[in-house]
Amino acid sequence: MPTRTCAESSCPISDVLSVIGGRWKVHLLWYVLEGPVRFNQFRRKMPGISQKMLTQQLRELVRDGLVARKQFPEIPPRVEYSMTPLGRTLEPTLRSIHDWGNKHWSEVEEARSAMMSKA
Amino acid sequence: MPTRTCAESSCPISDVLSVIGGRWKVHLLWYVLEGPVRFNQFRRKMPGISQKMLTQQLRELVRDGLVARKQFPEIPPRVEYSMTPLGRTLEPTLRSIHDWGNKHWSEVEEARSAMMSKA
DNA sequence: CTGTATCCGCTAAGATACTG
DNA sequence: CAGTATCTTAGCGGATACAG
Repeated sequence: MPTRTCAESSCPISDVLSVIGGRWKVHLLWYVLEGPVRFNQFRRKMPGISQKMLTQQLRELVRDGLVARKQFPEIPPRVEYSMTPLGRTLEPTLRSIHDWGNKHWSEVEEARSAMMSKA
Repeated sequence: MPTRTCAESSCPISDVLSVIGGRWKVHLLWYVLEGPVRFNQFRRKMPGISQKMLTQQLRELVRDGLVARKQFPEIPPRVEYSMTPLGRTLEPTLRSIHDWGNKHWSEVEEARSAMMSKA
């Protein structure tokens, strides 16, 4: 596999970022990896996200085929979000991101504070 | 390893996003993975990025210890950016992102156009 | 409970000009 | 060549109110 450079159009990296980029999607995907999640479960687990952003990001994940939305005809209404087969193919990537944070975050913090003391 | 949920503070995913998040950093890292890169080489390879963003993102990558900046005392000046050992630990993650795009992007496009025709 | 709709501040990001 | 400095702008994302 040639080590090519990603510039702009038709670049795999841009493609992936258009799907999992932004502040929330990786979190949402990571969470839904465990199993079906309801709307307000997301909100409880992620106090930082606004309702609007949650709706918006979920819809985009559904549109891109990573997450499935299932609505139950009940009162009160219930909606569950779950991983699609395509979404599951992202699991190793998500796990890689998560694990890198666990393993190497302290080194980043060291680097940062080292820079602070220099400047 | 427990499958925990990432909420907000001291979450590995947030940590990683704070380091490689944004529109450009993954591209920059992917490029510099091949070997030392000079400032204007980045610009040529990534026509979309502005000078300001390039400077800013590179500085953050340096600050976070992923990229090293080496300045040569020459005229005209030369500066090379390269991966640090810490940066290299990100290689599998970067590769995972890149490869997922290569393998699965067409499926995302299919999902998107399927949604378009429905709506 | 699961969303829509509207308003709005803030900051990420582009354009341009200038410097060592 | 490798950046700074300054100004401007688009849109991300939050707050709030309302709806099925």
